[in-house]
Amino acid sequence: MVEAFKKHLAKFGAVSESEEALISTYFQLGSLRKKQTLLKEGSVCKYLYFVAQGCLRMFFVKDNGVEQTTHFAIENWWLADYFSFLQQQPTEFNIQAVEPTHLLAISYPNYERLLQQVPQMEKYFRYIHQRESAAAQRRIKYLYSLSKEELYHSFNDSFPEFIQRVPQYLVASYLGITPEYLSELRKKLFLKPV
Amino acid sequence: MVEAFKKHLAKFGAVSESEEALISTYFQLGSLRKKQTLLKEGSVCKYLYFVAQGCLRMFFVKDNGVEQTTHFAIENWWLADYFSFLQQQPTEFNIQAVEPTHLLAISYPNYERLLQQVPQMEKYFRYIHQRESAAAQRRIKYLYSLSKEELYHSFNDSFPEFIQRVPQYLVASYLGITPEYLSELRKKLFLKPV
DNA sequence: CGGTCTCTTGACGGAGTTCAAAGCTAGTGG
DNA sequence: CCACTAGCTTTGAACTCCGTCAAGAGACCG
Repeated sequence: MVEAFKKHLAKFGAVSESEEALISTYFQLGSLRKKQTLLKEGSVCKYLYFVAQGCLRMFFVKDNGVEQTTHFAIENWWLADYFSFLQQQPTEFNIQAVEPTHLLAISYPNYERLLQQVPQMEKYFRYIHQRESAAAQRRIKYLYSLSKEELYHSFNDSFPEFIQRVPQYLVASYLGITPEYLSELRKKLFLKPV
Repeated sequence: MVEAFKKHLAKFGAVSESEEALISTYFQLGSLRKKQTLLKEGSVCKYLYFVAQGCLRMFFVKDNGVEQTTHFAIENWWLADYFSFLQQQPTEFNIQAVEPTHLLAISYPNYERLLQQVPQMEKYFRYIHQRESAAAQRRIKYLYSLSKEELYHSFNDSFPEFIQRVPQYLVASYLGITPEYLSELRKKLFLKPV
């Protein structure tokens, strides 16, 4: 089992070595090159993904053809279209590697089995989903309260390293603005630095 | 323990009568009149609320003074500001009854104790939060992909009974539009019915 | 019935999009 | 290691969705 995941598990409660070995049998390892696709709209989201190293993004394609990024996942984050995963129904999302990425994947049947076999994992995933719900609430608050310009500044302030890591058009895609407008905002920021 | 919650619990896995009795000791019952406040911004969200009957809304106040509703909770839904609840830190949200409402409440210490005492509840809340995460993903997709007009139509189509149940200005508040613009959209819809 | 909420109407303005085109940058193959 | 090209970023002008403001018309409750 990948070191990063072991550590993450340990953070949320001790797991014995034998349990660790058992848990690891439920997962698969994977590697992706930059821009490689992990999930394609129309197919079923068969796995829950844990990013050990690298960066994924989830996006959908709008009516006008523009790719709208809804989630990024970097080290120690889980990613999946939960609706598609839980119902095992076709997804409207795509998942793609932003950088070369190493990940763990667990299939839906294995997810269910693992939760049954290792009760400790119920607690782990309760934590994970609880935290996701909390994050989603904040996210929704931001989306409602901030203008696009404020969203950009808040994103800049909250994730300065991340801005370096991904190209601008992906930042624009995540913020829900056009690359043209992002460019305008950057110019403004550059002209009048605080 | 309130009948509605019993049934909801049972849906996610059998619970014996003695467990049921034990579980019920962790909860408090409450009733609210219309417009009565349950959580006030600046205070800590001390409880997780389960709506047995009625309707709650969660909202925050924007810089311009407008109340922005982010969540409604009707029968069988849980509501809380998870960030405030989990960290026991001051919230930026308010929770208020839209209708006369009956609810169950569980405090943070009791929540933790309950999860420890009754492992079955780990599974229950894993389900709950998992479902919330899935719902949040769809919500975010809607917010990014639809214009305000499309948001209104989609809300109308998805929750026709709900539209009857709450006043228009709350619908506008939830959609993130002004009552004036909602009025314009309604007129348009009325003038050219499909 | 009188007053306070709620909903509607219309004029105007601004944040952010669209379209078109040019300038940059980085990866690729020769 | 350089040159070429495709993809990324910037500019600017025209346009649109939706918010703001102001005022009037209903509707509900004491």
